[in-house]
Amino acid sequence: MKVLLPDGTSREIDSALSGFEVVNAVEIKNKRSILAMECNGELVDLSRTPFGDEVVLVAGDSDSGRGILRHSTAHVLAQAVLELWPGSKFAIGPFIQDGFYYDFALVDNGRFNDEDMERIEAKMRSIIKANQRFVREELSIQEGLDLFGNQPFKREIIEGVAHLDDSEDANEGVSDKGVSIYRNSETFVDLCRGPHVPSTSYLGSFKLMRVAGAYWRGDEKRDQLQRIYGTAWESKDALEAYLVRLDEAERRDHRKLGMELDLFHFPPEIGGGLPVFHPKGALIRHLMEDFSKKSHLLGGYQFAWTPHIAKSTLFEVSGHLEWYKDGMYPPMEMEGATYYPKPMNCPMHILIYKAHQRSYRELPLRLFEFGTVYRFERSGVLHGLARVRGLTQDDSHIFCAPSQLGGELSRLLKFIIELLKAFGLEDFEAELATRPAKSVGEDYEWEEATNALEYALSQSEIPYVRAEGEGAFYAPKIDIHLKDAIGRRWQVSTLQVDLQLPQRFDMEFVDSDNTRKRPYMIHRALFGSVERFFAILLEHYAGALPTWLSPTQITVVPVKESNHEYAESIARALTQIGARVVVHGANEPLGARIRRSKLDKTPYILVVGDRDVAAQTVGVNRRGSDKPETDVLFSAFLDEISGELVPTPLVVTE
RNA sequence: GCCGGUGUGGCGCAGUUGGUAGCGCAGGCGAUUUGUAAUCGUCAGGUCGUCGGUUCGAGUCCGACCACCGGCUCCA
Repeated sequence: MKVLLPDGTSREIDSALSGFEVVNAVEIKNKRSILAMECNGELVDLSRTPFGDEVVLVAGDSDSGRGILRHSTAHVLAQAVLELWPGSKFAIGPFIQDGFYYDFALVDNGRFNDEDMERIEAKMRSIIKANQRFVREELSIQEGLDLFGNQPFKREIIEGVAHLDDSEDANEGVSDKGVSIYRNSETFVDLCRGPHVPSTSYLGSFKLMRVAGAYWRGDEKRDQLQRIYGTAWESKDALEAYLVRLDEAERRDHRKLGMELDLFHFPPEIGGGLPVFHPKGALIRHLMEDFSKKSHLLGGYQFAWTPHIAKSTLFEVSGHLEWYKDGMYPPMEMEGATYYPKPMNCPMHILIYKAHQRSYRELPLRLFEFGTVYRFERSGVLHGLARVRGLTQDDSHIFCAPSQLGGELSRLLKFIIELLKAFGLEDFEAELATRPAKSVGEDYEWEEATNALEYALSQSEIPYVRAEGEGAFYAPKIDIHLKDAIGRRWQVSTLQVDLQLPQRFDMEFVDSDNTRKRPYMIHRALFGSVERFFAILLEHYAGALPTWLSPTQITVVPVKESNHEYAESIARALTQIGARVVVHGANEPLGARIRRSKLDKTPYILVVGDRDVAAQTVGVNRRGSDKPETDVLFSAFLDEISGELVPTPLVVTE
């Protein structure tokens, strides 16, 4: 039998009655690092007899190893809670990215609070110290139902056996053959597919993170359970590294940076989810929008401009009132008509299309607008600039002849990626979201639109996955996700092929054969929303935006008063080549002035003193470097930075 | 919207068992004129998220609401 070790090497052994025997039969430095094994692609407990041709030993520092120890830690969490809160019901406790959770219902609708976390953690540690074995048993469905007689959630999972397509149930240890359970002690048993670590002493590098409400089965009409989140790792060091990673993410939090860098805030006087941009933040927005506008002109778009409110009839025709009334701001009555703040720009762009008769010669017609829309987001979902109630979309609607759809989509995908790259982002992934259960239109229309999107994706270099049923009610869509500097995924761009609105608005164009035809319509936003994209950029760059997006690009710092004149002349020369420059006069010690600029994340700080005045040089402090470069010829510095003050114009290929 | 948490001068925080608020940074003023991440002094600034209640007395206790944070659900 072949045994594959975590270090990638393999050994041959005769036979083994259990995974433990396999581990003992091969040389491994730390035998307790092996948590489980993989036989025929299936993860199983070490206590079981290995099967198949090859046994892969799974260590705690692998992805599947961490999954196992997180899952086992979740079991210990459940055991602790059931001991501390007798009579409570437990639901599911899977491992997730970086950790695990477990859902509970306490007696009399009880709640956990933060102090409870400490008690639970202490109890968990005593369970771990007790070195309880995870003992697997297999039962029939009926035996399972009997065993969990007073655990309604477990019973529901077991009864869910009827529809086995539910993967959640499979995870929890139910199959059509029966159920598997794990006993850690006389008193605690959980329904579970496994595998688990051999015993609780294999665990320990964990931390309970927070408590939250979570709906049973993710359904807000059902019970809300008490969910406890935790994280668990193979070692104290790995746990520590994870906590450091969380700190790093917190350091990059755009809400924090927005305050520190004086970019924006959310005045309670205005209302939740409604940001104001301060001068520096507004300048960054302007730079983003300006670059986007110029790129769109190069890309063959035409600008549009539309109002913020419209009569209810417009949104009746578009279907928004029927589909999204709850998500729209409430109406205003005026002169006998009912007006709504617009939740989307598309109906208004359609009206521009319909302003006169359109010829095939005008297509594709690409209308672009930074359109501010208002959406009534539920209070609990607001999240800094990433989720607001008033947002500005870099919105465009492309109207084309059916025959142009494919070409237009390919062109668009290229345009999106080029634009996002210009902001220093890379590493993209796409999701193709198909028809949801609740939607409008004919199957063949959806099929045609979805196929067009998929074809464009297949022609592009962007990797993609299908997200079945995740489309909008009127259209399938492609969502572009990107990975930021610390590996987090963000959804940004979206593009949708809509065959419904052109019908609803009875749009048409006159084709070359003098017949009237219905145009196709593509909705697309590349930033998604300016606010959200702003947040993503801030977090990606940890506030240190590229020079072209930095509010202040260069600070000139004269060493003393007598160098002031030279500093001003330097600043004038820089301003002339388009730089945003600030001179920080000698009213404070040099170190203090440099520190201020560094905290502001200014890309360049130029220190000028007597030596520089004499030799026409500057001392250059680059952001990110702690060593200044002294006696740099100013003319050389000018040459160097002239290229990065403004973004490189987009190259648009047809 | 639901669950848990938080809410003290612009920002970050301290305020013991209820006895009418402190610190640092930022800001104003004055001095200092500085060669690479915090010069010194001084002044000003808060009805302690809002409203109501308990109390002789509330930042401290109770209730409602608002905002924010972490989740759940949602995200055209």
